[in-house]
Amino acid sequence: MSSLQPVRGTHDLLPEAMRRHRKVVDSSREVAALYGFHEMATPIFEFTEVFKRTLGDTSDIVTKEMYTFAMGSGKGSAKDEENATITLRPENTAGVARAFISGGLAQQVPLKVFYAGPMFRHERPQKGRQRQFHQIGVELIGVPQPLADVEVIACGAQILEVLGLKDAVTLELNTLGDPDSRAAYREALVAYFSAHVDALSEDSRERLTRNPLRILDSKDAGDRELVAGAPLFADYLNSESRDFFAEVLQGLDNLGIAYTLNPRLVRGLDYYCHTAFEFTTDRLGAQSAVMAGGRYDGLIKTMGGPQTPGVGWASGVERLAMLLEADIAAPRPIAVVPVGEAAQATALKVAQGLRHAGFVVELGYSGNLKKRLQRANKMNARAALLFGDEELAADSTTLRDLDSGEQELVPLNSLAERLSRLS
RNA sequence: GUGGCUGUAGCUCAGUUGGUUAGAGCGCCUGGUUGUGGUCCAGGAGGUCGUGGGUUCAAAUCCCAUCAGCCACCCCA
Repeated sequence: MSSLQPVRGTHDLLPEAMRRHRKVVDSSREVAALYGFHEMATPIFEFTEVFKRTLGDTSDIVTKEMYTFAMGSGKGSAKDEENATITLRPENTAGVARAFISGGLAQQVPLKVFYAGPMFRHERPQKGRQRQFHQIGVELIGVPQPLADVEVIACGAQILEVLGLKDAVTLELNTLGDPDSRAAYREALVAYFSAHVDALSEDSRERLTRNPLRILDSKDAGDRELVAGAPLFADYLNSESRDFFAEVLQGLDNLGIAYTLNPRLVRGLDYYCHTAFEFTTDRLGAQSAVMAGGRYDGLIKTMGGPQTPGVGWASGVERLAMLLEADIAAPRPIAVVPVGEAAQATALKVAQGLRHAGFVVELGYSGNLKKRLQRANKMNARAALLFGDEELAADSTTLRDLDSGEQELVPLNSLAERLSRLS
């Protein structure tokens, strides 16, 4: 291994990739703001307990994907804190919930937040799956009504639409019911699959004890045959759960948001209930989910806070960025080009003045006129401003339109106005 | 974590049954213009053949290990 390679599963965001990344994040932030979500940030690491308690001890994330470190300085401090372990956040809902409790935000419900930032999971990398990746997400905390689910989903749908991905994704929906319904269904499933345990795949036998709902989502052919005859969740939903889901669907219908019901859509994380949804795509191989979330009414109480309902989603920035059609163009600068020593000072001052006027200006650092124009061309400059003896004497600059090749002498006092007329 | 495929120049890739100084296109640099970019022409630089071992007179080529990427599973954004 070369120490000059990035750590496995991490990657640099070079300027071109960063522009795509920024487009995803900036567009999402703007749309989320339209729905009244306020951006906040939590630390990228938390006490390990924060994730263990909320994600469930049996989830894959907790059992094998967390980056956990000893927090102590190694100097044998006796303080409890020094003996604790900390974990790089594998997702951000737990962090927001923790902040909600420790920051006394319970006074401010409904709380609507947007976040964006890096997450860390120790998984085997693939395309669209890194060990450090980035998520955007929203959380709407404190609203028990299904209207909250509708707005959260609508916000996500609008973000995807703004990014031009409406046709690339499908909204899949399911309900996990309230805790009573879920428990009853789980019991029925375990009973059913236990009776057919010999026919189950090895993975699914494991799921039977850890997370039986997951069997419904199995890709194993034999499992699928069994699943076809398995009890249906719909038969175990109590009326409250059924009504709740119906209202969510009604809200989406009302907004004209298309969805597909997927009774096999389940959640890996324990804290979800009622609405579960995923925006999926068929363009990213096995990494089909680009935005996923649901309702988590039990999460905050589980963490030790007051009973507070919540609903939200998270979305993978790299996955969305990969789906963007075209490259994002960098802004086209104006190139300021001094010809000869005498023009240096003037060129620098004009460049600075234009920047204060809001123009993107590049000042070549060295080279003759030809060299500098070559560089201006390479950076896709819209125009070049030439400063030589003639121009200095006339208190003007030669404006060269680099698209048309046409030149004109422009007095400095009307330069900004002239440049603003360039297309 | 499991199984499979791949790794040659900055990028995309050739490289014959193991056989001299490992090639192409694009990109990069210089010149064709001491105040004019792109196109064109001429020339040039750039490679520990992922890394480390092994087999052989000889390894980019065969073998082993390792690292990384990709694909599928697991799981997930």
